[in-house]
Amino acid sequence: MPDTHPIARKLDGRADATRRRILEAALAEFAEKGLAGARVDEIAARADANKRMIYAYYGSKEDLWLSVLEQAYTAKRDREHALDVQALPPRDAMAKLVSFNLRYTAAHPEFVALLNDENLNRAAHLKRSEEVQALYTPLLDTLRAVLARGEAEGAFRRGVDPMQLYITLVGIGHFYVANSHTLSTIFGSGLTTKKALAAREAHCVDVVLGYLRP
Amino acid sequence: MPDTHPIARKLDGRADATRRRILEAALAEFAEKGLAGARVDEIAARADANKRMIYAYYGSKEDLWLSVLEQAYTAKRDREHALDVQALPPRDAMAKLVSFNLRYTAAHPEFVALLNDENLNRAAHLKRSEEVQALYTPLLDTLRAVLARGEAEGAFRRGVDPMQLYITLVGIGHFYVANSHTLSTIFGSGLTTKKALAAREAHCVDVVLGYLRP
Amino acid sequence: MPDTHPIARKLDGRADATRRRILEAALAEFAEKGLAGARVDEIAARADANKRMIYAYYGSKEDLWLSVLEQAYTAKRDREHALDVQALPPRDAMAKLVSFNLRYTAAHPEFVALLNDENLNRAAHLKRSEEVQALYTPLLDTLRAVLARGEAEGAFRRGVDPMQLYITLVGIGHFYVANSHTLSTIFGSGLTTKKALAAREAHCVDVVLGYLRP
Amino acid sequence: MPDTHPIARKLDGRADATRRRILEAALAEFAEKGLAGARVDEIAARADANKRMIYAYYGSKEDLWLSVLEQAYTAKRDREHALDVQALPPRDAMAKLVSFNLRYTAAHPEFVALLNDENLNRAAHLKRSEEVQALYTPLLDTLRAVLARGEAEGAFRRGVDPMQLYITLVGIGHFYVANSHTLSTIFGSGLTTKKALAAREAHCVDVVLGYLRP
DNA sequence: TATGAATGAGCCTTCATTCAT
DNA sequence: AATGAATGAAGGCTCATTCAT
Repeated sequence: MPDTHPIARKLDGRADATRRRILEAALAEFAEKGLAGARVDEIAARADANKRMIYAYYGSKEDLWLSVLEQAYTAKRDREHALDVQALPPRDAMAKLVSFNLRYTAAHPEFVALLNDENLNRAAHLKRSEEVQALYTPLLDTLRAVLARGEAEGAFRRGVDPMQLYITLVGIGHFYVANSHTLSTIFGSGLTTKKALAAREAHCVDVVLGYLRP
Repeated sequence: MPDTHPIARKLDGRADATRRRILEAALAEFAEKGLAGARVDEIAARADANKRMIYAYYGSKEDLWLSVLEQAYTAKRDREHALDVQALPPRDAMAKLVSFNLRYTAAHPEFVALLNDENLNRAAHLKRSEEVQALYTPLLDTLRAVLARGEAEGAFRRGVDPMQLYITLVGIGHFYVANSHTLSTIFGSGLTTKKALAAREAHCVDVVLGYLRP
Repeated sequence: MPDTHPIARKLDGRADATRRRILEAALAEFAEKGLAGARVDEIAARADANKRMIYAYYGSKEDLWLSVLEQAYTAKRDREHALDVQALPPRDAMAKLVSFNLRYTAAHPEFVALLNDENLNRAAHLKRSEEVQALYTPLLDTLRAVLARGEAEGAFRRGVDPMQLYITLVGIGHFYVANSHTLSTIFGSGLTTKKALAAREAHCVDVVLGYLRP
Repeated sequence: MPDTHPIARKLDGRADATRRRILEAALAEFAEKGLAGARVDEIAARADANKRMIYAYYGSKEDLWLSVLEQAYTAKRDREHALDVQALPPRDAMAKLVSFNLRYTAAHPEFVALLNDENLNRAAHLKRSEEVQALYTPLLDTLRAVLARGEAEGAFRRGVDPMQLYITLVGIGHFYVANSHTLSTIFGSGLTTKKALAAREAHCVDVVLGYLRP
């Protein structure tokens, strides 16, 4: 939809491309080293951009961190929303939510890393975000609806708190992925192979559906 | 000069006290700021010790980190072992394990912080530890025995993998505590009040026992 | 293409306006922050001009500084010349010069700031200016003539060096204004109120005329 | 007076020496380039000290600036106080104050430079100093006493404001020295030769004593 | 003429680590 | 065993200046 002036488009395009490259580079660097360990120089190098541009576009390292965080949250929620679990029978819906969360977490270790570091900092940055805070209300509504349908059908037990359940279904996957390195050290095996992940997925679905039985 | 000589002992005593103060100070500092964010100066100040002593006793900041980590793991495993769940009926044993893990995690956010940061670094330090790696074999044995007893009694379903279950029962508590700041931001409520923790504990026990039903 | 061509003139007109806005903005910025402290970005913003224009018109930050300096000197000398003290009786002429200098200095703190900073740099830029160096010869001639008239009338003492006197009459006002902030800190009072300035003016006239008495 | 332990003395001595070298180096660098133009690296190099020490001892570049400023003020006031003008006849006392101020200013261009830059910053740092603010009360008292003696003897005119006079007697010297570079550029001659300074000194004494005549 | 994007050098500050006593 | 002083290598951030359109 080229309704803007061609030159303006080209200029805008270049700036936007730089912004995007910086954001992607920052995501990678932050995920690898954390907020404190990440280096602005390194982000600039990865983005193939001048360091100065980071400050021009994002203000500071911490503001960049928040932008990365917001983008990561939004990306996950978009995907979760696209599952459209409302269209599925309750048990299938629940299984899909569990599976999705484990797979997404496994496929996005950078999201896990960001969350961990942000929690280390007591969510100091996320608290300033207006964007993220509004992201989860619809999700809880969805989960509540699925639980209600399941109860009505007799497929689920009664009295399940949707927030507790959501934290559980995310947590059982997240913890496995987030701590896979220490867990591998302790339990002495590759927990992140495709096979191991499939096994974990099956277990997680089992746990949640097993628990939800009436 | 036998090292049990009274004078040597006295000296050792003073040295040990310094070592211990440093370790405690390091635990606090690392838990608050992470490995990259922690400051050696600050650790020395908290320990009321000279910075040089840290290097004399622990070699480097990273080695100190590993010592702290080992001590944290050992402390938790000691407490977990002292539960003596073997003496309890299977369902009680399992409930106790779940409860303990949640409560311990909630009471020791520094342990959570250490784990998160160590995983961010791909367990680079823990891998060098011989101490910790041997710590968990007996735990898995215990869990396996409880599961077996439960199966034999008809109290538990069959075919449960003890490692998966252990990761799950730790994870549902750990994730809640570790991410309480971001979760509070998102779900907008105090998740770490006494009441909230009791509710979470009940939910976690419910999930595990519900899942284990035959 | 003669440069008086109407179209060229129009273009020049726009360009001149930009040049002028830049010069004014630079004067303000330089006066507030000094040469080293001033920011080219800020000058461009104040001038509502593109930064590139500064370089197109003035070459560099330092060249811009010199242009500002020259303009400030010229402005003051123009006003001083317009006093036309030659037309006054000697004592009135002298009083007027003293008053003018104090008032002008007080009304133009930016001139003071420029001078101070330029002196900090050992007049490195002003030395390159051909414009300014020719500015003061007529002034000294004027002062010399006033002194001669005063001597002849018996109103002034003999043997007064016009340059020394000029430096004195400028200095007693300039120092007061230039150092008003530190002086206020030390002497603990507002030295820049209208009333305080009037008192200083009276004192300065008193000093010069008192000194010049035969 | 070796009443402290020799080792302690040596240690203290080393640290103090470093502190002092930093202060001296900072004075030189600040005087040459101003606060904004001065480079911390350069100060460290001049002091033959590690840059880190500057921050250990003085906190920040701006705090160092204040320390330098305070030391410069104190040094001048100490010298001025040592003149003991109270012991001289009024006209001699006044002449001595004028001479001292001109000579001191000429011999300490760094003091002039500091003052100018501090005024450019609206005395932002000096305002925080408790030390300097108390320095000038005794001076004004002294000047007031000299004026009173002079009036009583019939040597001085009546009604002279001591603060105005002090600012004048300092200003006529200070302005000459502070602006010697631009003045030299304009008036085209070496104003800082020994001979020129002597001539200026005579002029300044003439002006003040001439003004003070009854 | 004018502009938005980009650059590279450099600045203030901090930190883990070592030296000298 | 313990300490205060010192160090060198970055790290986050800024700035005057230039490029491309």
